Amino acid sequence: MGSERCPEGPLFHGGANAVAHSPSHTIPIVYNPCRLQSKILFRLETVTMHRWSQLFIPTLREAPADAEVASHKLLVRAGYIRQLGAGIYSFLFMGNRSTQKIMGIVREEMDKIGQEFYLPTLHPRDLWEESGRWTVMGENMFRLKDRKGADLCLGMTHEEVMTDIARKELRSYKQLPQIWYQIQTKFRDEPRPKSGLLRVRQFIMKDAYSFDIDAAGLDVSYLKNHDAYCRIFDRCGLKYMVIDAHSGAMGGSKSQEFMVRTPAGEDLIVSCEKCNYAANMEKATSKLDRVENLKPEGDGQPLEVHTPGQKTIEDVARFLGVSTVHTIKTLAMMITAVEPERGKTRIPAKWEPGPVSRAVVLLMRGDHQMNEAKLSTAVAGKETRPMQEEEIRALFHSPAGYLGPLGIDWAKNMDEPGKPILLVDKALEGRANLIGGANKDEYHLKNLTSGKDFHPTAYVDLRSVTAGEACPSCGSPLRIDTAVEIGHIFKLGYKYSESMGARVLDRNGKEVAPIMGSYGIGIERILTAAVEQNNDENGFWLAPSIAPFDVVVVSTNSKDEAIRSASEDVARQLEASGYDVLLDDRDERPGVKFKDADLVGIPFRINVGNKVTEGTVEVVRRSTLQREEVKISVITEYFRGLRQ
RNA sequence: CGGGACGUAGCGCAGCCUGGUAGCGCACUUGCUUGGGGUGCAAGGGGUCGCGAGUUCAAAUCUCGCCGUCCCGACCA
Repeated sequence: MGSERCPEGPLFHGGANAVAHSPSHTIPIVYNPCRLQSKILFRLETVTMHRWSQLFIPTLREAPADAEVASHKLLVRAGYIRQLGAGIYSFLFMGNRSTQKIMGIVREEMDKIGQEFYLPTLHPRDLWEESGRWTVMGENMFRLKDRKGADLCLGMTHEEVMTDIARKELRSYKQLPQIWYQIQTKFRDEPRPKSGLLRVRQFIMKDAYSFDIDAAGLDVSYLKNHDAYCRIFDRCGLKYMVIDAHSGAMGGSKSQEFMVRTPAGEDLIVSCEKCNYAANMEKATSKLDRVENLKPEGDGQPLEVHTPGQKTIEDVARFLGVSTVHTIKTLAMMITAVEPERGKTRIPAKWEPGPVSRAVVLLMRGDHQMNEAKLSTAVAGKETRPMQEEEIRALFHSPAGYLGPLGIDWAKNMDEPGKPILLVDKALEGRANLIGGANKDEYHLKNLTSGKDFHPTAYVDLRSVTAGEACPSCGSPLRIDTAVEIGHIFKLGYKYSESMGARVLDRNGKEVAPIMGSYGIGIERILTAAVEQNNDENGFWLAPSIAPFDVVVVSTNSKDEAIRSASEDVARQLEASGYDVLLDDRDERPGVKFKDADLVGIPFRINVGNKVTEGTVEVVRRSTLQREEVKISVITEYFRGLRQ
């Protein structure tokens, strides 16, 4: 994992097969041939070739003002998409061709490991009540009522529907394993749609679900999906990474994300410069440099020092003339009793003693940042919030800025009820003579040693790594990048089969719940990520496998008969050889055509110009702008050569 | 949901402060011109100025309300 796949894989994957999908090829023939009569011939003559002059490819010189990220600007400028509302986009001819090709690749690879279904997007409420997610999904779920007043929702994901099929149909271990998938629209009412196609409210997802008799079976299904994903993204020409992901509140099962590095990304990923290590920020760890402890002062017992006005840990360290690595940062949090499964319940703003809330105090090294996802894991997915000053005073008899671990009766373990929990970050394990709060206004303590002066409920990893720290597996520097998630594979375990009552008989005749996995790919995100990865100020370029066309043939002068007919000839030859060809036959100046050709994502361009008198055209590779003169007579052989 | 900004022709923008005939560039139509990196000239078409109230003789412009979109944050199975 972690290593980026080379995008220069085989060219022209799927390009040829996609010809058959082209709508304009087939419509005039399929529809009512007897009524079209001689017009069919005319249509066939003019439409079988994709002529720019007759297509709708509305390119723009300028991007819409509200587009921020490169892919958004360029996909709109290239005439792929138009916005309908916040996070809602229409795909026009070019955009649709590209996503259809992506779906073709996904389908081919998924068919090798599973079976395609097509599930409804309109779901009855009851189904989601069973899994508990009618409430959990909160406002992210689009909800509606039918004419009888019954509640329905638009599917955000399809675990429930798939599990419903499984529980009704699967009876025996002999029917397992199963991998079922579909390519279908998902609806999610995002709080803030943004960045063009990167965060939208309606999108196409390939989602797959596996059912196995046991964990070993799940391992196999999971790996099959993992490998299929690699093939899919390789074929789409993406440079991507597979990273370990935070498995969230659902349990400790394995989960990996397929990520594409881009400044437009919303996720932070940590990866090693040298080895394969890669993880997302919520999961990443690092090796820390060894720190020499301070010498104990006095008799080595905790020692009060007056630190007037020094509230932040940086202030205190500076005031005492030590590095922040010798200090303890104390964070007081409140666990609310609300399970994340219960969803968006408002967390009480005020201190409510009793079983509703529970205090958790975190100790971090002074220069470290707390990672909320790691905290969430540490407290078993329960929601937390910072404690209020009054709460700290009421519970610990300490002013907020001077809280420290001494003199408080901490819980011995996570399950001990009532008492506050003390979680100490692993970076402080074994450290001695640290400086921390004294629970007293304007005083700190020296000589604090964890395990001696105070006893943590647990040592846990709570720290966010920072760039440049040492890789946990090889010690080389780590880097941090933003990235877009294009796929996610997940060992679900028994969550849905248990809650929804899917059961099969195992080979001993015993009733058991099948173990599940779920696997998602964002179709439009593949296109978006590809554009993010391959663009310049003039436009973008896609791999031939996912580009709307393999090649655009530019007739540089449509008034010149030799050039015009030569461009027709070149286009026809290539099309006959199975390439998707766009012939730019518009009566435009060459400059206009070149600009458009560079903009719209087609990987190759053929300029048909004055050299046709010598039987030669110019082939331009969009990614590098490399040019090569090629004899018309060998043009198909030339392109065939590029497949290698 | 908190903070900020914007809404005038398909796209990009000016006009608003200081109320009085709705403008510019690109795109579009027609004609000529040009023909290897968004050619030049000329003549045209296109706008309920986001919606609704209010103030005024008069509102794109001032006031209030609503709607929409974008950005930052919260959130993100």
